[in-house]
Amino acid sequence: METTSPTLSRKAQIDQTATALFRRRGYAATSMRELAAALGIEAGSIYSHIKSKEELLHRICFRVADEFMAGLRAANADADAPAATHLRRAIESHVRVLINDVDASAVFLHEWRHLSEPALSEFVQLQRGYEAAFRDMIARGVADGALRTPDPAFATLTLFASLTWLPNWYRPDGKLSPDQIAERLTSQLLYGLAVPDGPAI
Amino acid sequence: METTSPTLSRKAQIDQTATALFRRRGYAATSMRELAAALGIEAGSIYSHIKSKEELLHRICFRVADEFMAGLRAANADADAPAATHLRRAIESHVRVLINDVDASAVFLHEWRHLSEPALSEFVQLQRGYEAAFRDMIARGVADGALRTPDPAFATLTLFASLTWLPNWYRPDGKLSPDQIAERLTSQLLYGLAVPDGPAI
DNA sequence: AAAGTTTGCTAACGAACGTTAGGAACCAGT
DNA sequence: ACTGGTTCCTAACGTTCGTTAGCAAACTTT
Repeated sequence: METTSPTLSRKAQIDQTATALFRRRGYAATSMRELAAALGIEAGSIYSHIKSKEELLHRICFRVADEFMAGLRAANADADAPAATHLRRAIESHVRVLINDVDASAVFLHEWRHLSEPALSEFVQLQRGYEAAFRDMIARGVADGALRTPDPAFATLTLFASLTWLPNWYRPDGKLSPDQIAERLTSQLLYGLAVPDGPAI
Repeated sequence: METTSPTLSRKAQIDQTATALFRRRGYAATSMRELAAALGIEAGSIYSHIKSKEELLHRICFRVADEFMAGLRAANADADAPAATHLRRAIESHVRVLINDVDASAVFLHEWRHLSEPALSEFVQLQRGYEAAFRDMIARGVADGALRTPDPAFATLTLFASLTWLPNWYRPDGKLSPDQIAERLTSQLLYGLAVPDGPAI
Protein backbone atom coordinates (compact mmCIF):
# COMPACT_ATOMS: atom_id res chain seq x y z
CA MET A 1 0.00 0.00 0.00
CA GLU A 2 1.21 3.45 -0.84
CA THR A 3 1.95 6.13 1.65
CA THR A 4 -0.45 9.02 1.69
CA SER A 5 0.16 11.42 -1.15
CA PRO A 6 2.69 14.18 -0.72
CA THR A 7 0.81 17.15 -2.11
CA LEU A 8 -2.51 15.81 -3.33
CA SER A 9 -5.23 14.77 -0.93
CA ARG A 10 -6.96 11.49 -1.63
CA LYS A 11 -10.09 13.35 -2.61
CA ALA A 12 -8.12 15.40 -5.14
CA GLN A 13 -6.62 12.20 -6.53
CA ILE A 14 -10.08 10.77 -6.97
CA ASP A 15 -11.20 13.94 -8.74
CA GLN A 16 -8.22 13.80 -11.05
CA THR A 17 -8.59 10.13 -11.93
CA ALA A 18 -12.33 10.52 -12.40
CA THR A 19 -11.73 13.46 -14.71
CA ALA A 20 -9.40 11.43 -16.90
CA LEU A 21 -11.82 8.49 -17.03
CA PHE A 22 -14.89 10.61 -17.66
CA ARG A 23 -13.04 12.24 -20.47
CA ARG A 24 -11.81 9.06 -22.11
CA ARG A 25 -14.85 6.85 -21.67
CA GLY A 26 -17.68 9.24 -20.93
CA TYR A 27 -19.47 9.80 -17.62
CA ALA A 28 -22.26 7.31 -18.15
CA ALA A 29 -19.93 4.59 -19.40
CA THR A 30 -17.53 4.96 -16.47
CA SER A 31 -18.37 2.76 -13.50
CA MET A 32 -17.34 3.35 -9.94
CA ARG A 33 -15.56 0.00 -10.01
CA GLU A 34 -13.50 1.17 -12.98
CA LEU A 35 -12.63 4.35 -11.16
CA ALA A 36 -11.70 2.38 -8.06
CA ALA A 37 -9.49 0.06 -10.09
CA ALA A 38 -7.69 3.02 -11.61
CA LEU A 39 -7.03 4.25 -8.09
CA GLY A 40 -5.92 0.85 -6.88
CA ILE A 41 -8.72 0.48 -4.33
CA GLU A 42 -12.18 -1.11 -4.04
CA ALA A 43 -15.35 0.55 -5.23
CA GLY A 44 -16.90 0.95 -1.81
CA SER A 45 -13.82 2.75 -0.54
CA ILE A 46 -14.48 5.73 -2.74
CA TYR A 47 -17.52 6.57 -0.68
CA SER A 48 -15.33 7.40 2.29
CA HIS A 49 -14.42 10.53 0.34
CA ILE A 50 -17.41 11.47 -1.77
CA LYS A 51 -21.16 11.30 -1.52
CA SER A 52 -22.06 10.18 -5.04
CA LYS A 53 -20.78 9.69 -8.56
CA GLU A 54 -22.57 12.80 -9.71
CA GLU A 55 -20.79 14.86 -7.08
CA LEU A 56 -17.59 14.16 -9.03
CA LEU A 57 -19.09 15.42 -12.27
CA HIS A 58 -20.59 18.41 -10.52
CA ARG A 59 -17.29 19.48 -9.02
CA ILE A 60 -15.44 19.15 -12.34
CA CYS A 61 -18.01 21.06 -14.35
CA PHE A 62 -18.46 23.95 -11.95
CA ARG A 63 -14.79 24.37 -11.19
CA VAL A 64 -14.01 24.79 -14.90
CA ALA A 65 -17.02 27.06 -15.28
CA ASP A 66 -15.64 29.28 -12.54
CA GLU A 67 -12.29 29.50 -14.31
CA PHE A 68 -13.93 30.52 -17.59
CA MET A 69 -16.00 33.16 -15.86
CA ALA A 70 -13.04 34.62 -14.01
CA GLY A 71 -11.07 34.82 -17.26
CA LEU A 72 -13.94 36.57 -19.00
CA ARG A 73 -14.20 39.16 -16.25
CA ALA A 74 -10.46 39.81 -16.43
CA ALA A 75 -10.58 40.19 -20.21
CA ASN A 76 -13.23 42.88 -19.90
CA ALA A 77 -11.70 44.62 -16.91
CA ASP A 78 -10.22 47.43 -18.98
CA ALA A 79 -13.48 49.11 -19.88
CA ASP A 80 -11.84 51.68 -22.14
CA ALA A 81 -10.28 49.15 -24.54
CA PRO A 82 -12.04 48.59 -27.86
CA ALA A 83 -14.38 45.63 -28.16
CA ALA A 84 -12.08 43.76 -30.51
CA THR A 85 -9.35 43.89 -27.88
CA HIS A 86 -11.73 42.56 -25.26
CA LEU A 87 -12.54 39.78 -27.69
CA ARG A 88 -8.94 38.86 -28.35
CA ARG A 89 -8.18 38.82 -24.62
CA ALA A 90 -11.24 36.72 -23.89
CA ILE A 91 -10.22 34.20 -26.54
CA GLU A 92 -6.72 34.02 -25.12
CA SER A 93 -8.06 33.50 -21.62
CA HIS A 94 -10.42 30.83 -22.85
CA VAL A 95 -7.63 28.96 -24.58
CA ARG A 96 -5.47 29.19 -21.50
CA VAL A 97 -8.19 27.70 -19.29
CA LEU A 98 -8.74 24.90 -21.79
CA ILE A 99 -5.06 24.07 -21.99
CA ASN A 100 -4.46 24.37 -18.28
CA ASP A 101 -6.53 21.21 -17.73
CA VAL A 102 -7.55 19.56 -20.97
CA ASP A 103 -9.22 16.60 -19.33
CA ALA A 104 -11.40 18.72 -17.09
CA SER A 105 -12.23 21.03 -19.98
CA ALA A 106 -13.32 18.14 -22.16
CA VAL A 107 -15.56 16.84 -19.39
CA PHE A 108 -16.93 20.33 -18.87
CA LEU A 109 -17.71 20.61 -22.57
CA HIS A 110 -19.20 17.20 -23.24
CA GLU A 111 -20.48 15.59 -20.04
CA TRP A 112 -22.41 18.38 -18.36
CA ARG A 113 -25.69 17.10 -19.72
CA HIS A 114 -25.52 14.20 -17.28
CA LEU A 115 -25.92 16.59 -14.39
CA SER A 116 -29.35 16.38 -12.82
CA GLU A 117 -31.53 19.20 -11.67
CA PRO A 118 -31.13 21.72 -10.25
CA ALA A 119 -27.42 21.73 -11.10
CA LEU A 120 -28.21 21.23 -14.77
CA SER A 121 -30.25 24.41 -15.09
CA GLU A 122 -27.71 26.36 -13.14
CA PHE A 123 -24.97 25.15 -15.46
CA VAL A 124 -26.90 25.94 -18.62
CA GLN A 125 -27.53 29.44 -17.36
CA LEU A 126 -23.83 30.02 -16.76
CA GLN A 127 -23.10 28.74 -20.25
CA ARG A 128 -25.67 31.06 -21.81
CA GLY A 129 -24.25 34.07 -20.05
CA TYR A 130 -20.76 33.23 -21.19
CA GLU A 131 -21.80 32.87 -24.81
CA ALA A 132 -23.85 36.04 -24.65
CA ALA A 133 -20.76 37.93 -23.51
CA PHE A 134 -18.83 36.78 -26.57
CA ARG A 135 -21.73 37.61 -28.87
CA ASP A 136 -21.83 41.04 -27.32
CA MET A 137 -18.12 41.65 -27.86
CA ILE A 138 -18.43 40.68 -31.52
CA ALA A 139 -21.48 42.88 -31.98
CA ARG A 140 -19.71 45.84 -30.40
CA GLY A 141 -16.72 45.20 -32.63
CA VAL A 142 -18.97 45.33 -35.64
CA ALA A 143 -20.62 48.48 -34.39
CA ASP A 144 -17.33 50.35 -33.95
CA GLY A 145 -16.05 49.21 -37.33
CA ALA A 146 -13.28 46.87 -36.29
CA LEU A 147 -15.09 43.69 -37.28
CA ARG A 148 -17.40 42.74 -40.09
CA THR A 149 -19.82 39.86 -40.35
CA PRO A 150 -23.29 39.47 -41.81
CA ASP A 151 -24.44 37.86 -38.59
CA PRO A 152 -22.77 38.33 -35.18
CA ALA A 153 -24.70 35.41 -33.72
CA PHE A 154 -23.46 33.16 -36.49
CA ALA A 155 -19.92 34.37 -36.04
CA THR A 156 -20.17 33.63 -32.33
CA LEU A 157 -21.17 30.07 -33.08
CA THR A 158 -18.18 29.56 -35.35
CA LEU A 159 -15.88 31.07 -32.78
CA PHE A 160 -17.15 28.79 -30.04
CA ALA A 161 -16.91 25.85 -32.36
CA SER A 162 -13.21 26.39 -32.82
CA LEU A 163 -12.68 26.93 -29.12
CA THR A 164 -14.69 23.88 -28.14
CA TRP A 165 -12.84 21.68 -30.56
CA LEU A 166 -9.47 22.50 -29.11
CA PRO A 167 -9.40 19.78 -26.41
CA ASN A 168 -10.02 17.25 -29.19
CA TRP A 169 -6.65 17.81 -30.77
CA TYR A 170 -4.44 19.63 -28.28
CA ARG A 171 -1.53 17.60 -26.94
CA PRO A 172 0.46 19.06 -24.06
CA ASP A 173 3.67 17.91 -25.75
CA GLY A 174 2.82 19.65 -29.03
CA LYS A 175 4.99 22.32 -30.54
CA LEU A 176 2.60 25.21 -29.96
CA SER A 177 2.55 27.08 -26.68
CA PRO A 178 -0.80 28.19 -25.25
CA ASP A 179 -0.08 31.76 -26.31
CA GLN A 180 0.81 30.65 -29.82
CA ILE A 181 -2.38 28.65 -30.08
CA ALA A 182 -4.46 31.55 -28.86
CA GLU A 183 -2.70 33.90 -31.25
CA ARG A 184 -3.06 31.61 -34.24
CA LEU A 185 -6.68 30.82 -33.48
CA THR A 186 -7.51 34.48 -33.06
CA SER A 187 -5.71 35.39 -36.25
CA GLN A 188 -7.37 32.74 -38.34
CA LEU A 189 -10.82 33.54 -37.03
CA LEU A 190 -10.37 37.26 -37.50
CA TYR A 191 -8.61 37.28 -40.83
CA GLY A 192 -9.70 34.02 -42.43
CA LEU A 193 -7.97 31.81 -44.90
CA ALA A 194 -8.41 33.64 -48.16
CA VAL A 195 -5.72 35.90 -49.58
CA PRO A 196 -6.96 39.52 -49.58
CA ASP A 197 -7.68 40.67 -53.12
CA GLY A 198 -6.80 37.16 -54.29
CA PRO A 199 -8.81 35.09 -56.74
CA ALA A 200 -12.48 34.60 -56.02
CA ILE A 201 -13.32 31.31 -54.36
CA MET B 1 -38.03 -7.60 -48.70
CA GLU B 2 -39.85 -4.39 -47.91
CA THR B 3 -43.38 -5.71 -47.86
CA THR B 4 -44.12 -3.53 -44.94
CA SER B 5 -46.87 -1.38 -43.69
CA PRO B 6 -46.96 2.40 -43.67
CA THR B 7 -43.94 4.06 -45.21
CA LEU B 8 -41.27 3.09 -42.72
CA SER B 9 -40.39 -0.48 -41.83
CA ARG B 10 -40.38 -1.30 -38.14
CA LYS B 11 -36.63 -1.66 -38.22
CA ALA B 12 -36.29 1.79 -39.74
CA GLN B 13 -38.56 3.18 -37.04
CA ILE B 14 -36.34 1.62 -34.40
CA ASP B 15 -33.27 3.13 -36.04
CA GLN B 16 -34.87 6.53 -36.14
CA THR B 17 -36.07 6.50 -32.54
CA ALA B 18 -32.73 5.14 -31.35
CA THR B 19 -30.95 7.90 -33.24
CA ALA B 20 -33.01 10.57 -31.52
CA LEU B 21 -32.48 9.02 -28.09
CA PHE B 22 -28.76 8.43 -28.56
CA ARG B 23 -28.44 12.00 -29.57
CA ARG B 24 -30.39 13.48 -26.69
CA ARG B 25 -29.19 11.25 -23.85
CA GLY B 26 -26.04 9.63 -25.18
CA TYR B 27 -25.54 6.03 -26.23
CA ALA B 28 -24.34 4.70 -22.89
CA ALA B 29 -27.08 6.47 -20.95
CA THR B 30 -29.87 5.20 -23.21
CA SER B 31 -31.34 1.87 -22.12
CA MET B 32 -33.14 -0.59 -24.33
CA ARG B 33 -36.16 -0.22 -22.07
CA GLU B 34 -36.17 3.52 -22.71
CA LEU B 35 -35.95 2.92 -26.42
CA ALA B 36 -38.77 0.40 -26.22
CA ALA B 37 -40.93 2.82 -24.27
CA ALA B 38 -40.38 5.50 -26.89
CA LEU B 39 -41.57 3.00 -29.50
CA GLY B 40 -44.54 1.93 -27.41
CA ILE B 41 -43.43 -1.68 -27.05
CA GLU B 42 -41.56 -3.87 -24.56
CA ALA B 43 -37.78 -4.11 -24.39
CA GLY B 44 -37.58 -7.74 -25.47
CA SER B 45 -39.59 -7.04 -28.58
CA ILE B 46 -36.82 -4.96 -30.07
CA TYR B 47 -34.71 -8.08 -30.47
CA SER B 48 -37.09 -9.43 -33.09
CA HIS B 49 -35.60 -6.77 -35.35
CA ILE B 50 -32.01 -6.28 -34.28
CA LYS B 51 -29.22 -8.36 -32.87
CA SER B 52 -27.81 -5.97 -30.30
CA LYS B 53 -27.81 -2.42 -29.03
CA GLU B 54 -24.45 -1.79 -30.60
CA GLU B 55 -25.78 -2.81 -33.99
CA LEU B 56 -27.97 0.28 -33.83
CA LEU B 57 -25.01 2.53 -33.15
CA HIS B 58 -22.98 0.79 -35.81
CA ARG B 59 -25.60 1.30 -38.48
CA ILE B 60 -26.06 4.98 -37.64
CA CYS B 61 -22.35 5.76 -37.61
CA PHE B 62 -21.46 3.97 -40.80
CA ARG B 63 -24.42 5.19 -42.76
CA VAL B 64 -23.51 8.80 -42.03
CA ALA B 65 -19.87 8.03 -42.76
CA ASP B 66 -20.87 6.72 -46.18
CA GLU B 67 -22.78 9.90 -46.92
CA PHE B 68 -19.81 12.08 -46.00
CA MET B 69 -17.50 10.00 -48.16
CA ALA B 70 -19.81 10.10 -51.14
CA GLY B 71 -20.11 13.88 -50.83
CA LEU B 72 -16.36 14.24 -50.65
CA ARG B 73 -15.87 12.19 -53.80
CA ALA B 74 -18.46 14.26 -55.65
CA ALA B 75 -16.82 17.52 -54.55
CA ASN B 76 -13.51 16.38 -56.00
CA ALA B 77 -14.96 14.85 -59.13
CA ASP B 78 -14.03 17.80 -61.31
CA ALA B 79 -10.29 17.22 -61.28
CA ASP B 80 -9.55 20.41 -63.20
CA ALA B 81 -11.15 22.81 -60.76
CA PRO B 82 -8.83 24.72 -58.41
CA ALA B 83 -8.30 23.34 -54.92
CA ALA B 84 -10.19 26.19 -53.28
CA THR B 85 -13.24 25.28 -55.34
CA HIS B 86 -12.94 21.66 -54.28
CA LEU B 87 -12.78 22.90 -50.72
CA ARG B 88 -15.85 25.06 -51.01
CA ARG B 89 -17.83 22.23 -52.60
CA ALA B 90 -16.67 19.78 -49.96
CA ILE B 91 -17.76 22.14 -47.20
CA GLU B 92 -21.14 22.60 -48.82
CA SER B 93 -21.58 18.87 -49.18
CA HIS B 94 -20.57 18.32 -45.58
CA VAL B 95 -23.08 20.88 -44.37
CA ARG B 96 -25.79 19.32 -46.45
CA VAL B 97 -25.16 15.87 -45.01
CA LEU B 98 -25.18 17.30 -41.50
CA ILE B 99 -28.43 19.12 -42.04
CA ASN B 100 -30.09 16.27 -43.88
CA ASP B 101 -30.20 14.29 -40.62
CA VAL B 102 -29.03 16.31 -37.66
CA ASP B 103 -29.72 13.60 -35.11
CA ALA B 104 -27.77 10.97 -36.97
CA SER B 105 -24.95 13.41 -37.58
CA ALA B 106 -24.72 14.28 -33.92
CA VAL B 107 -24.57 10.59 -33.01
CA PHE B 108 -21.96 10.06 -35.70
CA LEU B 109 -19.88 12.88 -34.30
CA HIS B 110 -20.12 12.17 -30.60
CA GLU B 111 -21.03 8.54 -29.93
CA TRP B 112 -18.74 6.61 -32.25
CA ARG B 113 -16.26 5.97 -29.46
CA HIS B 114 -18.69 3.49 -27.94
CA LEU B 115 -18.24 1.20 -30.90
CA SER B 116 -16.19 -1.86 -30.08
CA GLU B 117 -13.48 -3.45 -32.15
CA PRO B 118 -13.07 -4.06 -34.98
CA ALA B 119 -15.72 -1.52 -36.00
CA LEU B 120 -14.01 1.15 -33.92
CA SER B 121 -10.72 0.96 -35.79
CA GLU B 122 -12.49 0.87 -39.10
CA PHE B 123 -14.42 3.97 -38.19
CA VAL B 124 -11.37 5.88 -37.01
CA GLN B 125 -9.61 5.06 -40.25
CA LEU B 126 -12.50 6.45 -42.30
CA GLN B 127 -12.44 9.58 -40.18
CA ARG B 128 -8.71 10.04 -40.68
CA GLY B 129 -8.98 9.73 -44.42
CA TYR B 130 -11.77 12.26 -44.53
CA GLU B 131 -9.81 14.80 -42.51
CA ALA B 132 -6.69 14.17 -44.57
CA ALA B 133 -8.63 15.01 -47.72
CA PHE B 134 -9.62 18.38 -46.29
CA ARG B 135 -6.10 19.07 -45.12
CA ASP B 136 -4.90 18.26 -48.59
CA MET B 137 -7.36 20.61 -50.26
CA ILE B 138 -6.26 23.44 -47.97
CA ALA B 139 -2.59 22.71 -48.60
CA ARG B 140 -3.13 22.70 -52.36
CA GLY B 141 -5.04 25.95 -52.07
CA VAL B 142 -2.10 27.47 -50.25
CA ALA B 143 0.30 26.10 -52.85
CA ASP B 144 -1.56 27.63 -55.78
CA GLY B 145 -1.93 30.97 -54.02
CA ALA B 146 -5.67 31.05 -53.41
CA LEU B 147 -5.41 30.51 -49.67
CA ARG B 148 -3.02 31.62 -47.00
CA THR B 149 -2.39 30.21 -43.57
CA PRO B 150 0.70 29.73 -41.46
CA ASP B 151 -0.34 26.14 -40.81
CA PRO B 152 -2.65 24.08 -43.06
CA ALA B 153 -3.07 21.42 -40.39
CA PHE B 154 -4.15 24.04 -37.89
CA ALA B 155 -6.55 25.57 -40.38
CA THR B 156 -8.05 22.15 -41.00
CA LEU B 157 -8.71 21.73 -37.32
CA THR B 158 -10.51 25.05 -37.12
CA LEU B 159 -12.54 24.21 -40.17
CA PHE B 160 -13.64 20.87 -38.76
CA ALA B 161 -14.41 22.50 -35.49
CA SER B 162 -16.94 24.79 -37.11
CA LEU B 163 -18.43 21.96 -39.11
CA THR B 164 -18.68 19.65 -36.12
CA TRP B 165 -20.35 22.27 -34.01
CA LEU B 166 -23.16 22.82 -36.47
CA PRO B 167 -25.51 20.10 -35.15
CA ASN B 168 -25.25 21.75 -31.75
CA TRP B 169 -27.07 24.85 -32.85
CA TYR B 170 -28.84 24.07 -36.12
CA ARG B 171 -32.62 24.00 -35.93
CA PRO B 172 -34.55 22.73 -38.95
CA ASP B 173 -37.05 25.57 -38.50
CA GLY B 174 -34.36 28.23 -38.48
CA LYS B 175 -34.25 31.02 -40.98
CA LEU B 176 -31.15 29.84 -42.83
CA SER B 177 -31.36 27.30 -45.63
CA PRO B 178 -28.68 24.63 -45.89
CA ASP B 179 -27.12 26.45 -48.82
CA GLN B 180 -27.12 29.72 -46.93
CA ILE B 181 -25.46 28.08 -43.97
CA ALA B 182 -22.83 26.48 -46.15
CA GLU B 183 -22.21 29.77 -47.92
CA ARG B 184 -21.98 31.79 -44.73
CA LEU B 185 -19.75 29.25 -43.04
CA THR B 186 -17.45 29.09 -46.04
CA SER B 187 -17.29 32.83 -46.30
CA GLN B 188 -16.51 33.39 -42.65
CA LEU B 189 -13.85 30.71 -42.57
CA LEU B 190 -12.22 31.92 -45.75
CA TYR B 191 -12.41 35.66 -45.20
CA GLY B 192 -12.55 35.95 -41.42
CA LEU B 193 -14.12 38.58 -39.25
CA ALA B 194 -11.72 41.46 -39.47
CA VAL B 195 -12.28 44.35 -41.83
CA PRO B 196 -9.55 44.35 -44.52
CA ASP B 197 -7.15 47.22 -43.94
CA GLY B 198 -9.13 48.07 -40.84
CA PRO B 199 -7.64 48.87 -37.44
CA ALA B 200 -5.24 46.36 -35.95
CA ILE B 201 -6.77 44.08 -33.36
C1' DA C 1 -1.34 6.82 25.78
C1' DA C 2 -5.78 8.32 24.10
C1' DA C 3 -8.72 10.12 20.71
C1' DG C 4 -9.87 11.40 16.22
C1' DT C 5 -9.31 11.42 11.27
C1' DT C 6 -8.26 9.30 7.15
C1' DT C 7 -8.29 5.48 4.44
C1' DG C 8 -9.46 1.07 3.12
C1' DC C 9 -11.63 -3.57 3.35
C1' DT C 10 -15.52 -7.29 2.73
C1' DA C 11 -20.05 -8.25 1.91
C1' DA C 12 -24.09 -7.23 0.46
C1' DC C 13 -28.51 -4.47 -0.92
C1' DG C 14 -32.00 -3.50 -4.52
C1' DA C 15 -32.28 -1.76 -8.96
C1' DA C 16 -31.28 -1.61 -13.62
C1' DC C 17 -28.86 -3.49 -17.38
C1' DG C 18 -28.63 -6.19 -22.19
C1' DT C 19 -30.37 -10.15 -23.80
C1' DT C 20 -32.84 -14.74 -24.61
C1' DA C 21 -36.54 -18.32 -24.82
C1' DG C 22 -40.91 -19.70 -26.06
C1' DG C 23 -45.18 -18.72 -27.44
C1' DA C 24 -48.99 -16.17 -29.73
C1' DA C 25 -51.31 -13.21 -32.76
C1' DC C 26 -51.50 -11.22 -37.44
C1' DC C 27 -50.57 -10.72 -42.33
C1' DA C 28 -49.08 -12.10 -47.02
C1' DG C 29 -48.85 -15.25 -50.80
C1' DT C 30 -49.75 -20.08 -52.24
C1' DA D 1 -56.02 -24.24 -45.46
C1' DC D 2 -51.09 -23.93 -45.16
C1' DT D 3 -46.77 -21.57 -44.79
C1' DG D 4 -43.53 -18.25 -43.66
C1' DG D 5 -42.52 -13.82 -42.18
C1' DT D 6 -43.34 -9.98 -39.10
C1' DT D 7 -44.48 -8.32 -34.83
C1' DC D 8 -44.98 -8.27 -29.92
C1' DC D 9 -45.70 -10.42 -25.45
C1' DT D 10 -44.36 -12.39 -20.67
C1' DA D 11 -40.93 -14.08 -17.92
C1' DA D 12 -36.76 -14.67 -16.83
C1' DC D 13 -31.40 -15.27 -17.22
C1' DG D 14 -26.96 -13.64 -15.44
C1' DT D 15 -24.40 -9.45 -14.92
C1' DT D 16 -23.31 -5.03 -13.56
C1' DC D 17 -24.69 -0.83 -11.50
C1' DG D 18 -24.37 2.86 -7.56
C1' DT D 19 -24.39 2.69 -2.97
C1' DT D 20 -24.40 1.32 2.13
C1' DA D 21 -23.10 -0.92 6.62
C1' DG D 22 -19.87 -2.38 9.72
C1' DC D 23 -15.32 -3.00 10.81
C1' DA D 24 -10.19 -2.38 11.00
C1' DA D 25 -5.85 -0.71 10.32
C1' DA D 26 -2.77 3.51 9.97
C1' DC D 27 -1.55 8.09 10.76
C1' DT D 28 -2.15 12.73 13.35
C1' DT D 29 -3.05 15.34 17.05
C1' DT D 30 -3.52 15.90 21.79
